[in-house]
Amino acid sequence: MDRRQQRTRTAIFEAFGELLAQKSYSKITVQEIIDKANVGRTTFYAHFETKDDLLREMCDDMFRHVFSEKLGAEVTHDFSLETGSPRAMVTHVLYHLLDLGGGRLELLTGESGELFLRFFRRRLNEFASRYLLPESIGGRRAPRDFLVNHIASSFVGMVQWWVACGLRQSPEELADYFMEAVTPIL
Amino acid sequence: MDRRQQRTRTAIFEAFGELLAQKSYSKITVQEIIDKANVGRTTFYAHFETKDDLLREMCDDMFRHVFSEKLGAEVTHDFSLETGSPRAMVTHVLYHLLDLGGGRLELLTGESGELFLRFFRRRLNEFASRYLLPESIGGRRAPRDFLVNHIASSFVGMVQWWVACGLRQSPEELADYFMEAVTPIL
DNA sequence: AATAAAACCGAACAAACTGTTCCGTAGCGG
DNA sequence: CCGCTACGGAACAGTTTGTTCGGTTTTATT
Repeated sequence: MDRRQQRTRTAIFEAFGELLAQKSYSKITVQEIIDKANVGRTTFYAHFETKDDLLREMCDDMFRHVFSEKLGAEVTHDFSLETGSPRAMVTHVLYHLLDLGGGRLELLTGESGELFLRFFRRRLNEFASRYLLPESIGGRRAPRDFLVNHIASSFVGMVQWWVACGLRQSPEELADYFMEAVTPIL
Repeated sequence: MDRRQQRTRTAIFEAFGELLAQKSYSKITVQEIIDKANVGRTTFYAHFETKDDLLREMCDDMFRHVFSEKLGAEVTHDFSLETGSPRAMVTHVLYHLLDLGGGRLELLTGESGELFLRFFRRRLNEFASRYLLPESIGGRRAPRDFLVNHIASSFVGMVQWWVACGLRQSPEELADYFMEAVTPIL
């Protein structure tokens, strides 16, 4: 990939992120983005079809990272996706959320949070189904996909609460809360 | 209130609702609304400051109804807010959601669902704190507002799932699922 | 070092949408 | 019946969007 493309792409992402921290998505104009990114109008539309497209790609980047196995440079915690207990999985994802940094996480509770949550939710459903909820749920009235959905909703709610509180709890502590609230159905 | 005002107000609400069922909120223009409502441009802005304002008022209407004690004409179920058990409370609210009718409920899972959920969530937190979660939560690690938040998130998630499934379950049945998933922390 | 390909920029553009103003008309309530 | 108020329509300036054009700079390659 051309070095210039990378430069403008990250410049746009960065500018967009800063703007999202300030004001709601719907009130951000393409003009503001390209001004802050110091990029020509034509260039923007060469990279992204529309503002929605930019948002989508940004979310993809974010959440691909959050649900990946590897963490960023400085942060580490011993973990393997294969062998993890549910509690360890939750802790893992929370560390990845923290690792996002740069105010990205605050976007979830900001004025435009709903937009990101749609993407987050989609990933979480898959995650909950694969890693958290056991295959067989004997002796329950509620269907499995109800429970998957329940877990994913709770997870989203927890993260929102966490961010709103100012990330005061450690991932481990938060995972304990979560397990306490959700273990009975696992 | 002037009869004319009522007419235009409901006409606008109705048109707005139909449009919301078709396309996402952000892509709906004031022009479309007033065309469908058959109302002059000036008139629209006499009633609502902006499109966002219209949305807000509509949500207020919706959720004031959902959390009220009384139900609409035909639907009834014996209930009193004072004496209800948590399960009865949940059933009650679900009946009220059904009672919305006219595709209003589908808005929660549509493209613009996130917008409504913000309003819904606000009400639900209050509701969960007042009616569902006991005052004293002895012997727990998780703080009370974490649990309140957890319950509210689960409730929202449940409703979304419900609507997405096509409202196949009865309120009572759904309340059972919910209690099964959430009772352990009550 | 030369060259072809590309990404970039800036300006200008039509089109759409917003929110407001002005004035004449029609319907309401007392 | 009369005054008041909501309504309608048209026109308005101000934004924002997405596109087009020609010209310039950077990149990767030979």
